[in-house]
Amino acid sequence: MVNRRERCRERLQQAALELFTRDGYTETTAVAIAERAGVSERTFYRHFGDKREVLFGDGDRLVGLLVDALPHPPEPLDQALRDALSALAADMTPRRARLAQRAALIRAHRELAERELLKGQSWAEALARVLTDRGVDELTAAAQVEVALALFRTAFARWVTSDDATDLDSLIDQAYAATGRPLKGRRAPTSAGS
Amino acid sequence: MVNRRERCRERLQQAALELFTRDGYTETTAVAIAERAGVSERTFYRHFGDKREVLFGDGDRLVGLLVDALPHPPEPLDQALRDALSALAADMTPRRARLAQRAALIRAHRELAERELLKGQSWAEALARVLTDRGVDELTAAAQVEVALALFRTAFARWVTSDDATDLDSLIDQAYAATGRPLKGRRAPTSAGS
DNA sequence: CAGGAAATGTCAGGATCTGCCATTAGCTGG
DNA sequence: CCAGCTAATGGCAGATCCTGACATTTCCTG
Repeated sequence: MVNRRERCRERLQQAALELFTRDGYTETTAVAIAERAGVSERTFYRHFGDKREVLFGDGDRLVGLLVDALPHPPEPLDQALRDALSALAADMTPRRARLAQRAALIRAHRELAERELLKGQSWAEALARVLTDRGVDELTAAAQVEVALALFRTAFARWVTSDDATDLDSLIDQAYAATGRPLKGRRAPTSAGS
Repeated sequence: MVNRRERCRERLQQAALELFTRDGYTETTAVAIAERAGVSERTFYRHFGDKREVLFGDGDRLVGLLVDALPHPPEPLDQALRDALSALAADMTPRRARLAQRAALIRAHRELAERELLKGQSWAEALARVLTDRGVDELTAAAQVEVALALFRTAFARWVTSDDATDLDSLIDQAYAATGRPLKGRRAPTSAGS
């Protein structure tokens, strides 16, 4: 048993996603989520600052994954970011069903869309900070990160809404191609090698 | 008397800004705002969907202003957007003090920052829609609008935080210049003509 | 001035979120 | 195996947010 706290967190996240999908976000109360996870409402709010946050709990992990996937040194910068996106795509791929559920909820609820935007901004800031720490010019880092994340969001949106499960990394390629600056992803050698 | 409803709205906005600034956003209750405006809490929520919205009530007007300021036809597109930003700047200039207060509040409160991001997105969508309606390619419109608004935000942030009241339109010029694609604003002939 | 529509007031109530203290689970040293 | 410590949770009260339903007032119009 790794961690009681962590297991509780995950049970709450799972319960929330199920109830949100089944009954709708607004209709699902924090009490109901806690009940399904077998804990008290108070515990729910100890794990998640508010009701929305239960859908965004993975954010920190994914930012860390992006940062870890940045090559040293980050040059050329655009390719470095593209590689990090590949790592992110690889992590997300086996969780497509759940991510699609989550994305549908976010699209349907303004308060969730707000939170998503805020998270996106914090991702961009975190990434840009890491790059500047590694010697990249501040403005360059901010601009390149913005572009990379914008393209990822485009690809991600298509990925979770399309019927056929097209490879996410390929969709990112397509998004880059649409900008006139094609950059192919370089999958990390750890995962699928073909 | 133009409109009872409108006067009530403005009184609520004014009261909210004062109380938020004096006591803090979190500490100010909807009841307190309504009381200071001389209406009931219920009326507050009839005018503004939630407590945050009282700070964003002008948004629709400003989008309309942007749209109206777009030249016909919008060519060259980048200059058209730049001109619209000038019109926006002209509208904001006499209200700098209030806008600075508001900006400080938004910076300090995450829930307000969230709403600001959402509004920014809706602005971009609205502008892009107008442009595509006028024949601009969809992707081009979206990209150019994003860039223009991003530069405006940069300039606006500097405007409301700087001690000296540098001209907003000039700050927009500087932001454009920093991108390597300088575009000067063209003030509408209605206002200051120098 | 009567009538109607729009705006507001009043009230009840559910939901969100927080503070406070009691209780329990899980680990650690003896 | 147990005493004791800490982290996590439970339980509860309460403030605030927000909504629905219905009554009342204000304003415009004929």
